[in-house]
Amino acid sequence: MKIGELSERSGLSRDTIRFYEKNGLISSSASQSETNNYRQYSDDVLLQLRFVSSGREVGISIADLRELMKAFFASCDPSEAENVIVAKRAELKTRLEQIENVVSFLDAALVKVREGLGDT
Amino acid sequence: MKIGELSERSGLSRDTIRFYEKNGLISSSASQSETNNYRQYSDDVLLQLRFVSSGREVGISIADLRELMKAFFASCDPSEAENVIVAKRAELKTRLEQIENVVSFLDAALVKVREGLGDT
DNA sequence: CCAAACCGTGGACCATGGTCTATTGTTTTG
DNA sequence: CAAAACAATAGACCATGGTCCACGGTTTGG
Repeated sequence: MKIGELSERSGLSRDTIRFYEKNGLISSSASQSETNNYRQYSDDVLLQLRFVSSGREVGISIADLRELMKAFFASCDPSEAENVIVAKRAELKTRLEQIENVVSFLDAALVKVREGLGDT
Repeated sequence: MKIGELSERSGLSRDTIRFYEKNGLISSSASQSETNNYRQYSDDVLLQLRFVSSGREVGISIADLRELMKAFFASCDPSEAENVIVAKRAELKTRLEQIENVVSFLDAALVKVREGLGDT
């Protein structure tokens, strides 16, 4: 598919897709036509973009996502790939704990706010 | 305490502390001396900074943190404060789910990578 | 056929969240 | 008392992660 369709199906703008490609998060095959140089994307790229989106949403940097994508796909060294993935997984686990802490803090704050509210 | 001590105790740089203050995340009392205009911070600010740091680490924006700090402290309208906190809490809960999804994805990826590794 | 819609590239532009650098004034301490 | 350490302000600077724009080529639908 061409970038327009990929954009539509992934929910990312054409610009963002090109930006991700330039940064090595995805890649396109060479154009099918001889007369243009339109990017051509396989269906797999759609799945990859979904992962990238999720990753971005939870705050994984472009640089780290590039490492991860490389680990998933083009890695010639599986044990290196494993390391990358394990490391990022651990990082996310830590992040989970941190968020839980903040949530607890907010819960405590809520209790106080409600107390201050009087007889509710 | 003065900014140097606060910096030391909070682990944030002086610049960052001034930046946070300028952005309304914390505030200092007027200087005690007549001859200087050094910021003077109460111990409470240290706690506030700890929360701000945690918040930043989990990706809460400066703008949102400002709202939260306002809700915790200077809010004259407790029900408004409650709304702010409840909303952010919900957002973090969503974030938790998203991260869990990404972790699951990484787990699945690990399985595949290890399969590819052969007889381990 | 030709206009609209699409694609490519390069570079400017933007917000966010700091960080660094002068420059100047204040305090502390040996 | 003088130097070192600390503080203030303003503004430049930086990385990240896009977003937008201008310009020119290609494709497609009526």
